[in-house]
Amino acid sequence: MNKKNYTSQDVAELAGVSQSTVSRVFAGNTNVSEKKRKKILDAAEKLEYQPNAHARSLITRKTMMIGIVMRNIRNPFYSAVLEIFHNRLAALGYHLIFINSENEEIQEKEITQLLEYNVEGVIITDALLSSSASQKFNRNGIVVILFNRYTEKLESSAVFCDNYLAAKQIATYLVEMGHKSFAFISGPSDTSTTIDRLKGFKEVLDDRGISNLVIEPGNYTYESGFKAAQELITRNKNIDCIFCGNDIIALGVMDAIRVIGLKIPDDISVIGFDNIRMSEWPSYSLTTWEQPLEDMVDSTVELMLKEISDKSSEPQVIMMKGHLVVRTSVRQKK
Amino acid sequence: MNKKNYTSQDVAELAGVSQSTVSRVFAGNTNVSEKKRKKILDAAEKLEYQPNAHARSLITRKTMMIGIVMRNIRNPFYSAVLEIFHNRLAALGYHLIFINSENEEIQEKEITQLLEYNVEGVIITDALLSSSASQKFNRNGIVVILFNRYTEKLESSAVFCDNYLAAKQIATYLVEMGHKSFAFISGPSDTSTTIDRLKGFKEVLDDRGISNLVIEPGNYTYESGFKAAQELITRNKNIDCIFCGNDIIALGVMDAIRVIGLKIPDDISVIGFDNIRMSEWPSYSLTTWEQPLEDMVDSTVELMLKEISDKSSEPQVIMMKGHLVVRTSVRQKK
DNA sequence: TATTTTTTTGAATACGTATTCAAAAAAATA
DNA sequence: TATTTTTTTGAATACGTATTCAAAAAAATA
Repeated sequence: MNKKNYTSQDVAELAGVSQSTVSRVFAGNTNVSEKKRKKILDAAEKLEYQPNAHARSLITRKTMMIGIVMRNIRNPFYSAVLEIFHNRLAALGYHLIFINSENEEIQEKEITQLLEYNVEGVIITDALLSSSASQKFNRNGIVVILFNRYTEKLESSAVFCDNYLAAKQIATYLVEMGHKSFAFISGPSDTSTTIDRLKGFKEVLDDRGISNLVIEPGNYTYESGFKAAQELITRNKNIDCIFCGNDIIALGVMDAIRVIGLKIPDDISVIGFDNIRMSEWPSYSLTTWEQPLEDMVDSTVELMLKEISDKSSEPQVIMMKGHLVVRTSVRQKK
Repeated sequence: MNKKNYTSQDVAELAGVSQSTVSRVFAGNTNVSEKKRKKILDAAEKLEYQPNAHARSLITRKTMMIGIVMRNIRNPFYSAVLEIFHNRLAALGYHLIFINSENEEIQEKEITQLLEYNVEGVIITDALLSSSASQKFNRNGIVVILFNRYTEKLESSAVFCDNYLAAKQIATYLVEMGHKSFAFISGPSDTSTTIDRLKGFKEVLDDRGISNLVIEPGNYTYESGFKAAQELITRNKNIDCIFCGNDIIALGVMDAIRVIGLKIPDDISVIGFDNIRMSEWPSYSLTTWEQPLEDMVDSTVELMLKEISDKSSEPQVIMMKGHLVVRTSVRQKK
C-alpha cells in the first residue's frame, strides 16, 4: 500500500543518467542538454518523483520555512495578518510554520521547535519575546521581526504603527468633538501598543488640562471590553467617551453600553483601533484608527528577505502611520 | 556574526565520546551510562546544540509535520478550528504547515509543497480536494482527512457534522414555531455542507407540503449574506424566516435586515449554523446549530494518528451530531 | 576468582539531495 | 582537418542525524 518514495537515484536509473544530472534538472541548473533534460523529466513524471525538501535543505542550508508566532488568532485583526503574511510569503516560495502561543511570552519549547527546524526567519505578532529568546535566535542566525510590537532594547527588528502619534490624533479628535470626560480601556499593560497608545492619549489630555482620564484594564478581547465597559459605566456615570485599545475591545464595549440601555454615540462615544472588517458592519459602524495592514506586512516581508540575505545587518525599526476612519460611533457634542 | 551551527559531532568531540552516543542521548535512547549522558548534556548546553530536524527526519522517516489547508481563515469558525488543531497537535509534538488556499479547489502547487516537505498528514478544511490530488497524497503515503467536508467517492477520511439531520431539525423547529414562508442562503453549491443542509431542510418542508422555499446563493461570507438578504427581502416581501448556511452569513443577513428597517425576530426570524462566538454577542443573539468543534477536532486528530501508524487502514467517515442553541433571533409566531 | 550474561560504546553506514572537480563530449575557431 | 574553447556529464563527497553490528566494558552468576 505505502509505496516507496522514489528518489533522484531511481529517476536517474530509469532515464539512464547519473543522479547528479537529475539533481541539476530539479535545482534549475541550466547546464543540462535538452535531450537528457527531457528524458529525465519523462522519467520523473512516470515515477511521480518529488525532490525531498529536507535532504535538499541539508545541503543548501535554505529551508524556505518561516515561523509565525501568534497569540490571539481569534482576534480578526490577526486572522487577517496571518492570511496576508501567508499570501505574500507563499508567493515567494516560503512555507509558514504556524505557532499559536498560549502564553504572553513565547516559550522555550516553541523556540526550540523553530530552531530544530532551522526556520530562516520568525515573525512574532502579539506576543512578547524575552531578551534571552531573542539572543538565541540571533546566535542561530535566525532573523526575527516583531510585528505590531517592539522591545525597548532593540534586539530585533520591528514593524508597527506609530501608536503614540495615532493616539494623540485620536485624543485631539475627541477633544475637538466636544468631549469632556475620558476613559481608556487598555490591553496588557506590558505591551508596547498599550504603552504608546496610552502615552499619546494622556499627553494630549494633559496638555489641555484634562485630568479625569479613567483607565480600565483589558486584554485585547471582546470579553474584556464588555466587562470593562460595564464596570466603567456603573462606577463613572459621567464618562462621555471611551478610547478602546483595539477594535475587538470596542465591539465588546459597544455591546455592553447597549445592554445597559445607553445609546452610541448619543450617550457615549466609542473609538477603536485597527479598523478590522467588523468595525464597518452597520451594527457597529465604529470610528477607529486604520492600521495600514497590507503595507505593514509588505514592509515586514521585505525587511525579512533583506536580513535573511545579509545576516550582519543591524536591527531596524519601521514605523508606519495609518489614519482615522470616521464612522458614526463618535458624536459631535455641543 | 552568523555563527556556525554546532552538530552532534561537535558535541561528541567536546564530551569525548562518539557521535553515535550523542545521538542516542538526544533520541531518548536509554542505553547510555549516566556518566556519559551528563557529559554530553553539559557539552550540548555549552554549545547550545539543537538537533537538526531535517537530518533526523531523513533517517527516521518521520517529519512530525502536518499540513493544514484552509480557504476562509477570516471566518471566525475557521480561526477557531486552526487554534484548536494547533493546540492539540502541538501537544503531541507535531508542527503545522499552514496553507491558505485561495481557490476553491486545492492547487497543484500547494500539493507539491506538502509532498516535498513529506508532511505525515494533511487536514483539509473548507476546501475541495480533487480525486487526482487525493490519489497523489495516497500514493505518497500521506494521510488526508477532510474536516467539515466530505467527498462522495470516499477516497479519504472525513470528519463532519451530520448536516442533513441538523438541517431537518432546524426546519422542524422553524415550522413548529409557526413560520410559513422560508428562505435558505447557501454556501457554494458544490460543497457537501451546502448540499446536505439544503437537502435536509427541503425534505422537511416537502413533507409538510410547504413548497415556497426560496434559495439564494451565497459563499459563506458576511458580505454574501448581506447582499443575499437585501435581494431576498426586496424581491420576496413575505419571507418570514431565513435559514443561513452558516453563522457568518447570518450576521450579514441580520445587519441587512436591520438596515432595511425590519426587526429581528418580529418581522423576520434568522437562524444560523456553527455557533461561532459572535453569535452570542448581544447585538446578534443568533439562534443557531452548534457544531461540536472540540470533539470534531479531537476525533480528527485521533483518526489521523491512527492512519499515520497504520497506513493500510481504509478511509473512515466520522459523523457527529451537534445541537440547537436557542437564542432570540427566532420568533414564536401565532 | 572464573565464567557467563548484560549493558554500553564506537565504527561504519544510510537517509536523499546539491555541489565540486576532473574527464568526456560537443562546439567554435584556426 | 587540427586545435582550442566551451559545455555537459558522472564519480565522489558532504550536509547532520539514527541505527546496525560487533567489540569492549561492566555486571551478574557460578
